[in-house]
Amino acid sequence: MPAQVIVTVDVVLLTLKDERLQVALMKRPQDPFKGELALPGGYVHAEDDADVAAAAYRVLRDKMKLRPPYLEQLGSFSGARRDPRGWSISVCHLALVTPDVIADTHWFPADKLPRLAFDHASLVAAAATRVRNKSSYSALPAYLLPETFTLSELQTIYSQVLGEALEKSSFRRKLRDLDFLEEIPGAFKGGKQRPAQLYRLKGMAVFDRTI
Amino acid sequence: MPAQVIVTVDVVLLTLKDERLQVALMKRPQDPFKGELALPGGYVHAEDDADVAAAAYRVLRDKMKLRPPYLEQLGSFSGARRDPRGWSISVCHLALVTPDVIADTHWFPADKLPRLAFDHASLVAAAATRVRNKSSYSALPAYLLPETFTLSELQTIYSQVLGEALEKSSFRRKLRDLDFLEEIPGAFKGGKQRPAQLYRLKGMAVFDRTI
DNA sequence: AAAATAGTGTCTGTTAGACATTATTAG
DNA sequence: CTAATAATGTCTAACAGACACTATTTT
Repeated sequence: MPAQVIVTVDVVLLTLKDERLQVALMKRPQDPFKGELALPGGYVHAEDDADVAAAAYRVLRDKMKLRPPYLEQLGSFSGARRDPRGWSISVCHLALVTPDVIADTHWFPADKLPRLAFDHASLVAAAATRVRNKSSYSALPAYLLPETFTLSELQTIYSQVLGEALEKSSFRRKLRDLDFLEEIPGAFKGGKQRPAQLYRLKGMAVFDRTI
Repeated sequence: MPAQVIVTVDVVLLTLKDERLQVALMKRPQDPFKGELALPGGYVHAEDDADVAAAAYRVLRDKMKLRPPYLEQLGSFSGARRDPRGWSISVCHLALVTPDVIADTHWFPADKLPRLAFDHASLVAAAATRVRNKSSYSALPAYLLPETFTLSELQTIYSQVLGEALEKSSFRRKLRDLDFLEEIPGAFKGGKQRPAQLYRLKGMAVFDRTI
């Protein structure tokens, strides 16, 4: 039998707030790193969790009181030195939510992090990179919006995630080609001017190029 | 303290043989699944392994007597039912080698697998998908060739991995744009006709779109 | 009508694929 | 010379970015 390994999950919960990607961080209530900022995470519970994704959902439910519309596995971070308690492996997950989910969540800009516990700064960096890459060929950013949205809102989100201006015409052409949106018949969002058609995501809108 | 979790690594070791992706499989010498075919893998050794990638390299060294020129983490597969010994997590890795590494390795077509132990069929499928996706925008297939190769050889490998014919002119244009090859001055591979310039991979030739 | 935003159309420079041509070796 | 493969050049159809234009609402 091999020596004991600590098995945890961590979640990089991201949203778009003030035009930038922001990550949910919590003050650790106990050692190690008591009082420091860290990702929501915890031990895998072999008795309760069907798999590591289920453990990630449980952590978010217990610690953040939410169930994100999008969650995927990012990868595993492991080694002897990342946790003072011993050799550990953290299966890191990436989750996306709208910024209004719970008012009392503490959000921090993913690109200007404070000092974090463990190797959590690396996990956030990896997650932000993944979101940006995947956004260029998928519907991922739509999960940063409510279930229904206008094309203009979606374009704003995309350009904020990608950090570049997008051309309206070619953006819409691309959306039409990729074909992961469906029009909601008769539903419009009336601004102060001409109301805009509302859309929602079709069934499987995020293909995985990785697994 | 949480209940015990079994922590292992598995490696999907792939090569290109007979014009198709093939995976290295071994007969399991002991229970569970004694005698059945499985991926090379094993427990993580907290005492020896710096991280899970190191564990994967160790497994390949011990069980296959090789060190692959390419290895990356694919993802973690977990749950209560995938291993009869209990709740387990396997951090799956993907490795590429030339087909001639060791003669006594048993290769099986990745798309026409025999019955495999555990959930290893899923891991092989995930790895094959990843290789094919990543090949469309990276130098990955070059690791299926020796260190030096001609552009024609590389094109053959790419078209076999991607499963489609490739146009010579645009293939070479793409290689020039992506800029991950370097010409080896004065080195040629003389076929029966005009000899071809030899190339090798530049420094970092595989960018990761995922992590 | 003016203002503002939604949505569509058109033009053009770039590029990927198809194909042709030239280059260099062996026999 | 011919055969065979390497390497480069050219032509064209498709596409993405830039921009203009039309459409629909509020005031």
